Amino acid sequence: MSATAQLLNEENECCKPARGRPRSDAKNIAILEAAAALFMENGFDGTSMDEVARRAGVSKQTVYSHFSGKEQLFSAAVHQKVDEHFPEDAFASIENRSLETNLFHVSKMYCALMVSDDAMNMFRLLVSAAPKGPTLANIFWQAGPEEMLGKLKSFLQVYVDRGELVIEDMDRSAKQLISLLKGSIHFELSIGLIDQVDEATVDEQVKQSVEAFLKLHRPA
Amino acid sequence: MSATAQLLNEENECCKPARGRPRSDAKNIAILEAAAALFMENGFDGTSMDEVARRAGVSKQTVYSHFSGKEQLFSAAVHQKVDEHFPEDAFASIENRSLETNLFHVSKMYCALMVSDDAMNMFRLLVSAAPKGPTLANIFWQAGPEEMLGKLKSFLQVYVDRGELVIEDMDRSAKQLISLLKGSIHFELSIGLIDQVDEATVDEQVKQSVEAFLKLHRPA
DNA sequence: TTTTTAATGGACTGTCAAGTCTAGTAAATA
DNA sequence: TATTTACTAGACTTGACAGTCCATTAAAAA
Repeated sequence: MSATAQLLNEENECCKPARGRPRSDAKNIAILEAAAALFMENGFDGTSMDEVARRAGVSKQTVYSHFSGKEQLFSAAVHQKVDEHFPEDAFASIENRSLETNLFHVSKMYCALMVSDDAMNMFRLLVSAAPKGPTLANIFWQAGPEEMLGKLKSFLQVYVDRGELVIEDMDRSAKQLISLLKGSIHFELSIGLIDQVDEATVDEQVKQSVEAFLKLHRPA
Repeated sequence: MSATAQLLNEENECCKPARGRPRSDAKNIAILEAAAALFMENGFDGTSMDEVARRAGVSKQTVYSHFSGKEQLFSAAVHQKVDEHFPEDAFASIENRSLETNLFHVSKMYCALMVSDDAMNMFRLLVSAAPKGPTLANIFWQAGPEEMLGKLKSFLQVYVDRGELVIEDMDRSAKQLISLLKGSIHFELSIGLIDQVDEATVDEQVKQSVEAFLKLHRPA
């Protein structure tokens, strides 16, 4: 279920003819997209409701008619971004190649996603929203990292079943792989020590991580 | 050289009798400490100059007399915190025990430092300051993580020299160990998914990381 | 057509905070 | 003592922004 639709009409039980003019879905979406973009770019405090209204091409009052306040709008915008980025089943198109090749491929996708502009902006956004409570973090965690972790585990399990990998504690090992993939790149991007990362660096990081992971889990 | 002293008197060449009443060092320090505490707790936007003045027990004008504005105060406060936290030579008191024991010990200190309240607050602070440019990140990086990385490398080198560890690329391996130690804990703390972590969890994380590291680098 | 609700746009309130100004007081040097 | 600078207390200016109000217009249902 789309988080957007969920927030739009809270008492949407079944039948809803309503009396007057209905709320415009297009405007709702426009507001949400404007808000998401601005929040991602400027953070919570750095984004004003007037700005959101202007960018959405909508009056301020309409924003407040669709969303009860800045915090709810923020929450809906995070939903929006998460929904937008994690439906893609990244593990679908695995070719029938060797363990090494596929693991590298999957790891690289993983790493590229983690250090992408969108993911980093989302991360910074969540960090700045952390004082407001764990709700948003939970939404994000479940729709993002946890989902991806599950897929990664399934992927690895295939090779365990084939006897090509030995993994005692799947959860631990999958998390370790992710930690290795993040390396110092994610940290450096987070604090703005570097503001982008070239593909060669990512490739090197991925290669070293996969190398280590295989050394840890290849059957003797 | 203390970063505080460095910022205090910019044209401090040699002789400086000065004419009237000298600026109070005590007040300077009080302002800096108040600012550091408030910034760490509430972030840049969440901290007002009036609040800093009140907490420092000083008038607002005095704050502006010691520091030219909010941003410079912020910068000085980060210096202050970094100086405060990283002079301790954490590797000094290594007893003459086994590799496993010492590695666990050092790793645990490392991990505990990284997930400490102060470090997490500093990290969040730097993330929120990232849009203001890489200057602060650089200051922090050099005084913090890079310093610690160097010490960790020296520690590991001892065991390489003894033949108890095999490490081809010291930089890579040290960074990998740190990544493993961070695990998912640091990430979860960052976004406020969890707001504290008990020692047992840290211990488990450290144990697993050390285990993996040793498996990767023990001589065959 | 009448009713009802959505939407506009702009004015408005209240709040908060950065930074300045001023008049007076305290502490140092000459 | 006279001068110079630090410091205080608080008023003040300026600007930004969340949220509200209102008169008017648009679009849908009855």
